[in-house]
Amino acid sequence: MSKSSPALRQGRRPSVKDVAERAQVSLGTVSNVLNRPDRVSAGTRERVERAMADLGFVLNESARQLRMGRSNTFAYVMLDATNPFFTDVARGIELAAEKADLSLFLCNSDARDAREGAHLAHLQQQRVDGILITPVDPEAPALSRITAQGTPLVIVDRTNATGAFCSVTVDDRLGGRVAVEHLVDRGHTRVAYVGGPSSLGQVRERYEGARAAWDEAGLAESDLLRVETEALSFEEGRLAGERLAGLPRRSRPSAVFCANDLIALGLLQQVVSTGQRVPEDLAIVGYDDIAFAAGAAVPLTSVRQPRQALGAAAAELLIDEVNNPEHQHQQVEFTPELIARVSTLG
Amino acid sequence: MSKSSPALRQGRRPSVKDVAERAQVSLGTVSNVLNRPDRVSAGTRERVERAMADLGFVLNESARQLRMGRSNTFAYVMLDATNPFFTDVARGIELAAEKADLSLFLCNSDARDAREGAHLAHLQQQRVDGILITPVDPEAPALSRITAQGTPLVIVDRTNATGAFCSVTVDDRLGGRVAVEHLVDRGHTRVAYVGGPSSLGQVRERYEGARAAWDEAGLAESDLLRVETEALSFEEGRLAGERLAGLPRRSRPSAVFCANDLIALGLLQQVVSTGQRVPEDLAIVGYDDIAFAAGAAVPLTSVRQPRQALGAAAAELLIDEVNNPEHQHQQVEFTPELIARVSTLG
DNA sequence: CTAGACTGTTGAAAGGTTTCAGGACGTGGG
DNA sequence: CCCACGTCCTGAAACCTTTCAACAGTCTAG
Repeated sequence: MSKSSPALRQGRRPSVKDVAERAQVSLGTVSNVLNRPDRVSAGTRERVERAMADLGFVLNESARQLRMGRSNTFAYVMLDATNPFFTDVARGIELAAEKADLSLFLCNSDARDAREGAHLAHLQQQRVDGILITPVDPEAPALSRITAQGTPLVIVDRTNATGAFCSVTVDDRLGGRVAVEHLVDRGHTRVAYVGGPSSLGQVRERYEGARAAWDEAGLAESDLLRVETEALSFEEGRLAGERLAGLPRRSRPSAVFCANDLIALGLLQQVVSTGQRVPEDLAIVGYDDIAFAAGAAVPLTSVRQPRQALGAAAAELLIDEVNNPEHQHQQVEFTPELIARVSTLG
Repeated sequence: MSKSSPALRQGRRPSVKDVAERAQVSLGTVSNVLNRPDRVSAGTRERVERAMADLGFVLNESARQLRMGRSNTFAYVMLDATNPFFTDVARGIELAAEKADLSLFLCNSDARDAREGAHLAHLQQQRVDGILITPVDPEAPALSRITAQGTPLVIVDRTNATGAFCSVTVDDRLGGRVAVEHLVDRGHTRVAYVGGPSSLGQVRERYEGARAAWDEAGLAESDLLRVETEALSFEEGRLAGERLAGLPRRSRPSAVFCANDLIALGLLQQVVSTGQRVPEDLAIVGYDDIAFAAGAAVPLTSVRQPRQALGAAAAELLIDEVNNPEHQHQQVEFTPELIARVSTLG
């Protein structure tokens, strides 16, 4: 400690320079210890490492990024962090990112355009290497602007008609189809589709699949009702339940197919709490098969989506896009699967 | 376009320098447009803004941070992103951060030490202004190392005995107490506490509260059972249900108090699926009052924690710690509230 | 008409890292 | 004994932004 280090002012955090000074080596050597330790002799390396420890040195990632031009970080902008579907997708992304030694930041757009935009701008400024996003609107020009400015972006659980991005989806039309085929098989001839807003592609496509199956079964067009909700939430499901209960008895459906599990669970709760029996009075099919579906008031029949696989596949597409100069955009589509439980089987 | 800009090499992203060149002003002026637009004349400002738009300029946050020494970013390291309790807390943090014009990054430690450590190291290197964390172990020396190296840190939903950090918690002892008082009021004289691992402070404290209420009610010590689980998960709840079912009939409790809702829901499902009635055969109290508690097989009595308020309070403590030089560490404690539903009322 | 104030702009320095051309030194072969 | 080579290490340049002292020009008051 006889050699004082005047450069080490009070408030500042130690930098490589301070480490170099203390270890009596040059800046470059410290950097080598950090990045190519094999090129440094054992003794020197040890001295430098001790200096780092003594000083409590923490590498400044901003400076590194500035110099390197890349951050080894991905980000996933979730549509709704409180929806288990998306947290499972995030988990799949996270595991894939971890395997590739990438950090992952999670952001939540809360289904708000403004919030999504703010996150995207910030991530771009942070120079993340790539962005995964479940966008509020997959056709929004803001997305192509991101890639145009050099940040690769893959769309998760949605797709963009232009094919300008990689995307991973689950075949929603097929999901709607299997749900309704199941209900038709069980003998239902009057069914409601509950979901919204129909500005969401999935809400529309699940309906289209449902409609196709319905028509193919030769059932009356008007016997497949449509109940529009304002969001895909538990609360909206409850409200939808009340609306169904308000229908004249004979026009009431014997089964509902919900655009997601949250709606189904909300509706289920409303239905059960008013003393109706599921599935005797009303059969219910959900969508997503979140963990709570199996544990619900009545275990819920649901269309399962491979959530983690979806996330992992998205991450891998992004990794390819970042690293492989010959990358071609791909639209990967997974297949959903009906999990039949008590809510339709009785 | 007659004036070509040779500095604008192909692969590079435009920098302020390129913008300056194109707008025929100096670097400093571009920066002023960005940060103090009022000091720039309207004409110049417009020219610069047009140049930015033309070039697709995106500010390099790394460089800014390097220069400024701060990032205007907080991060929340969640213990388990798939647990709705934490996503609600995150939401509270997020709203508070948004109000203070701070960005928020979410990380998920997945209750793994190694993952938590990796996230913390990375965040420190990113020079986030502050970290919120629900740690795997609130006494881990890694946490004090973070603050020692200059990044303020507040502990969420846990507390550290040394008082070296700000923390926000909910009074778990009280929560355990009200849960058991409720069961005692309903006439139960043999109750099981289900939760674990007891290395978790909350699992212990909820038990202590339960125990205190039990003893004060003058009930036999041995009639408050303890069923230890390996985690606070749905699956563990189901397993606990099987263990209870395996007990000889007369030593079986008439009610259980679960350390969280996931356990309670898992247990509930197991119980219901084996044909027992809730609450007639077994009453159940959960903890957290997550959204699904109300919608469960039998609407679940649960101890509600003010989740968003918890997050918001944590964020505010951190904001104070970052901005206020006279900041004093505080341990804020919220009060839980029993929400009685069918699972105990019948 | 001038001193002073104000407005708008400039240019260089600083911030912490990585990279890279090259320097110092030691070793082995001719 | 010299050259070539290998091993370690050095020092400066570059990455992009913000800040700030200084400057030029314009306006105002005396």
